[in-house]
Amino acid sequence: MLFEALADGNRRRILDLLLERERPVHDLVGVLRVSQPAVSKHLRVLREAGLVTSRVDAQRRLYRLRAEPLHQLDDWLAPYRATWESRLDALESHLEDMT
Amino acid sequence: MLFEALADGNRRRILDLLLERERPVHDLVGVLRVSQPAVSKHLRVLREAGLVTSRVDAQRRLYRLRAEPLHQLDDWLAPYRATWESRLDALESHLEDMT
DNA sequence: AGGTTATATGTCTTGACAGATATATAACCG
DNA sequence: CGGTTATATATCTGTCAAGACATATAACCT
Repeated sequence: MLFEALADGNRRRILDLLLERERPVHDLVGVLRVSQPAVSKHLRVLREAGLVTSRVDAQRRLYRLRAEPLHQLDDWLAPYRATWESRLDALESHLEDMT
Repeated sequence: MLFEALADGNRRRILDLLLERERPVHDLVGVLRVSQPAVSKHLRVLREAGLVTSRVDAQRRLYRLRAEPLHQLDDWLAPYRATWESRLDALESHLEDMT
């Protein structure tokens, strides 16, 4: 479920926003160009993937990043990282990919 | 396109297989439980994401991993990694996530 | 209580995607 | 050349996901 959760750009955007600080849903709606229900739906996916938690603050729900599941991603990536770290032209390829 | 390419389990499986060594399509078809056209389609997605390259060997096409685009993933992950590395309970959470 | 704000859920539509089958392309072998 | 093998592409189908709109829930405020 992790990779699917990260496949959507709006969801990655949400995570990036939560990286900075905890935020209420309304905040995210303001930034993303989609409806409030759409944001709630994305948050549900992220919650089910364990990537966010929420706490109640009066009428609001404050969402907070939970980065732990990303360990899996890091673990999956590890053997690939090993391949590029072993190559002499790694930096060159990296720069090339960033263009 | 990178995250979308990685969203599918069969495609990640292909990458894992190519991590070991270069392989012809027929090989991948044997391992994955899907039809040859399905594998070709996945390879196309991976190729368009820059994650594989192919070379011709007689009638066969040998596919090889190209890990460079995964740098982007690594870059995206970096700030999140920073958050868990800054936490005392990082190892504990990591182990918990692996269960 | 009634109105407003904040968020979640239900329903529907649309579009994308994964898979299958059928077909096309191309290189090998006899 | 004709047949076989290897791979790609085309077409169709079913499923799923993302979005919108409407509605439900719940806490606040007066």
